[in-house]
Amino acid sequence: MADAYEMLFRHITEHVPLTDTDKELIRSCYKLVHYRKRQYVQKEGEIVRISNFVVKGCLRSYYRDENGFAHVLMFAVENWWISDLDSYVYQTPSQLFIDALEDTDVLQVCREDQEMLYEKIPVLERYNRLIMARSLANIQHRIIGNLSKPAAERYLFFRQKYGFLEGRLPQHQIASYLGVTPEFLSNIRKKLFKKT
Amino acid sequence: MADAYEMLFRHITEHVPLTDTDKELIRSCYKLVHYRKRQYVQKEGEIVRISNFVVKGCLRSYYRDENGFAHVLMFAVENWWISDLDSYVYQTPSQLFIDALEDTDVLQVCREDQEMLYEKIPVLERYNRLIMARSLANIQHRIIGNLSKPAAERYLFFRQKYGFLEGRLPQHQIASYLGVTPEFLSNIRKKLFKKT
DNA sequence: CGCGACGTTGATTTGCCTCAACGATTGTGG
DNA sequence: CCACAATCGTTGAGGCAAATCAACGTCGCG
Repeated sequence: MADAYEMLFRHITEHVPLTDTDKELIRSCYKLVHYRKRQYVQKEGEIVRISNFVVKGCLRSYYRDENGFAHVLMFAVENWWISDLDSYVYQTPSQLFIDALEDTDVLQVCREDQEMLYEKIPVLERYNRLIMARSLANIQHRIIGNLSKPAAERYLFFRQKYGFLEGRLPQHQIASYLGVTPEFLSNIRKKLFKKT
Repeated sequence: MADAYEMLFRHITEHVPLTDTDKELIRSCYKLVHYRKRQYVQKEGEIVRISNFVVKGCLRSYYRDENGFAHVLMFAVENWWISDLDSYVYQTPSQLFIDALEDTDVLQVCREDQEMLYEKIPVLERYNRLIMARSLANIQHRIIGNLSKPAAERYLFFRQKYGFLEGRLPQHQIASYLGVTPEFLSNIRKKLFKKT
């Protein structure tokens, strides 16, 4: 299996070029960390200083409401970045939890090192700009769906876009991501697959 | 009143420094365009090549569903950027309309010029990265609200964050942004302000 | 084995929508 | 300057999508 750092380099170089010395510098700033299933990567209230790049496994970020119910903001599997950007950017206490849905390996970099990397390796600015533009485009779709589509359509859209995650994720996590109860998603599925 | 380009420069230099020659180059790429109230900036189906920086007035982007109903993705007043990132990034036909809610002045730059500017003025990469990080942080909040809060709370949150837009925007536009019908928002307001 | 996590099903409730009607305000042309 | 049409906000009656609550079956795992 590929080395963790090689996965990161491959992902970056799909967008911008890196020299060998760039890679060495990056390697020295990113730490490989392992999380067991159900383990927390970060909790509500903390001020986020870390970005996570998933090498293997699956993380999720979620908001816990006043009644204790979880609402999934995003999942992150191999080659995805995940953190609480709101807390990371504004350095305010996080409202989100991040935890592991599977045993997971991540590469972590802290804010200060990341800033230093931007200075030393300017193409990383572009890499990050491109990644974020893509994220914004995707999240824009999600907002539109939440505003204008019933749950059944949102579910079909999710399958079409992230179908490879079905079977890997528990169904009630998908329900939470879609903004419905597990019972209702079950109901939707029954109706959808009745006539096939 | 401030010159349009000066507004743009001021916004950029709040994040990164610009030299005078940088400014000249930028000035040569951005065109000042005026839109009358109700005029379209962009329509569904087009492949977006343009970014808009609002100098004066107010634009909105929205999705029109299969029944013809509009769902507001965002508003943009002075010093905001607006475009359809999904179409802009992936160069696919846009699903969004953008139009003017007031008589509006915008500075426009096309993709090719913007790419050229990134090459010639690398700090713009950082500027854009920072702008997008902020957008992502904000939109993340909106998703959380849509998933976990009833409409009344979302409305209060909107007022707290964008209160300065109330009175400037028609109420039914805010309803659309929040994902409820105008009638229901009216209802919410009645209940909220009954006891004050 | 036994317990907790997961999915399903059904009965009831509720947040929000639909549709229709009605003032108030704005603006536009005669 | 008035008449008329849009546009906008409000109110109310009835309806639907999705939530809540509760019970039950299955599976994987310590």
